Amino acid sequence: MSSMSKASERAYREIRGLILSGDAPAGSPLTEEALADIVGVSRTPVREALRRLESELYVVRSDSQRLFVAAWGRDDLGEMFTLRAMLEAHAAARAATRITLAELEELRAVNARLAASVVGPVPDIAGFVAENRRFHEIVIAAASSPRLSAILASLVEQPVVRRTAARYDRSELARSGHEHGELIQAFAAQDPAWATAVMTAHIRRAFHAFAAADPAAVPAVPAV
Amino acid sequence: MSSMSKASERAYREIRGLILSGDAPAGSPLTEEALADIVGVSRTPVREALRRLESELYVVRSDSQRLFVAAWGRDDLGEMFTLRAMLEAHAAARAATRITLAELEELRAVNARLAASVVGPVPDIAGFVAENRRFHEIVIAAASSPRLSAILASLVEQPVVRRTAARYDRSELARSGHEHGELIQAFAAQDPAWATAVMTAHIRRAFHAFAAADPAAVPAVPAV
DNA sequence: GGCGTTGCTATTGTATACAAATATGGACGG
DNA sequence: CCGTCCATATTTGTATACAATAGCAACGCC
Repeated sequence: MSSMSKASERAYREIRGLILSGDAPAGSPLTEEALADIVGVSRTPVREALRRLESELYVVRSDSQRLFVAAWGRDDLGEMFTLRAMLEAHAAARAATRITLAELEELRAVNARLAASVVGPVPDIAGFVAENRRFHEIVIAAASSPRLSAILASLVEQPVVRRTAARYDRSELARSGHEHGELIQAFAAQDPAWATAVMTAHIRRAFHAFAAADPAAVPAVPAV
Repeated sequence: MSSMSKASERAYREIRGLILSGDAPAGSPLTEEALADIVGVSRTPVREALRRLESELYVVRSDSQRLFVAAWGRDDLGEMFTLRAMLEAHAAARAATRITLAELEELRAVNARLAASVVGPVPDIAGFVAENRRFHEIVIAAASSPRLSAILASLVEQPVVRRTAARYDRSELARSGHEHGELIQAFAAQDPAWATAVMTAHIRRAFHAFAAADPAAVPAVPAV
């Protein structure tokens, strides 16, 4: 997805990192020059990064043009998962009739590795997250809808996925693998309705696992 | 939505205009400098405009970094309407339980003007389109989901709406008004399921009216 | 003392210069 | 005749300088 060049990409990642790590708390102002100093590039790539972060709602723009770290509340998180469930389910439906044998094989391979990452004495969360991400990427690609891909790219918050996975116990992680397996079956059967249902359940379960483990979520913050 | 400043905004509108009018045909290359000359601003705002147009899929980026006018085919159009139907239906569902009395009143007023614009001897298409746009904007705003708003903003192609409306005969235009009326009833009853169904039908009918009247749509173009 | 006004400062917006990367075209060798 | 490689030109990426605009505080006026 990322088409940005070195400095812009670096600025994007670093600024996003500041926000997600909490170093730049919700509601705090962001100035281009300060960020440029931190990242070590000029304002130009910082501006591009900020526009992207704005379009992904990591930052919001005040009445006139000043940027602040966005405050995501519980509701926002729920809405994000709802949209993801809707759109990824749609992606799964499209994929069901469009996926190639090669992609199907890769899904199986990815899911095998994913399953393997949770059988050891201590689950390999990083491995799980990476394979999980890959799995969903393949499904979205198989849907062959550039528009859908673009929307989902800005919706699938990897950090959220990571936090979610970290809160799964081993049986929940394994269950993700089983759900992926059923999705693969739905694809093999080329059954869009089945794929839709499995994907919807998969994501909504992830949401509730997250919400249950993280009851406080992110509190609201004075409006900007 | 538009937060861009004068020159950037102008560049965005003008370049989009070039694309939608066909002056910049699908597949043709876009260079920043040439566009800067045309618009009469420097490359900097042009770059910002292009990034936005890229995120909205008006332009695509080649293997390395050169931009081309995107080619939307029939499938893309169908997918766009499908996504819109899904997401606006979701917006309607949320709006059903969140809309304020004031917003409801405004919807009624807007829809009254919309209905009025098609009763004369010759339908006022421009007026219809404007009120229709406003109607949908209010619904989306009432949904209170910044994320959904952002996604739909880049999905609701006003030009497509305009072309669609231009192909409606009077009875179809009137029918849009009636569907809006039923949506208002669903809101008044605070019934999300009803609102979902009405909105879905409304948009899918628009799609088929468009597809039926425009059988050729846009042909594919050599991949970039 | 409240409140608008003025001037200063901080921040964003735009233009331009330069650097890096990529395509293009022609000479050369096979 | 075809492909390869190099030189050149075109295009994008980044930095910096400058302009415009918005916030802020001190000051004076009523």
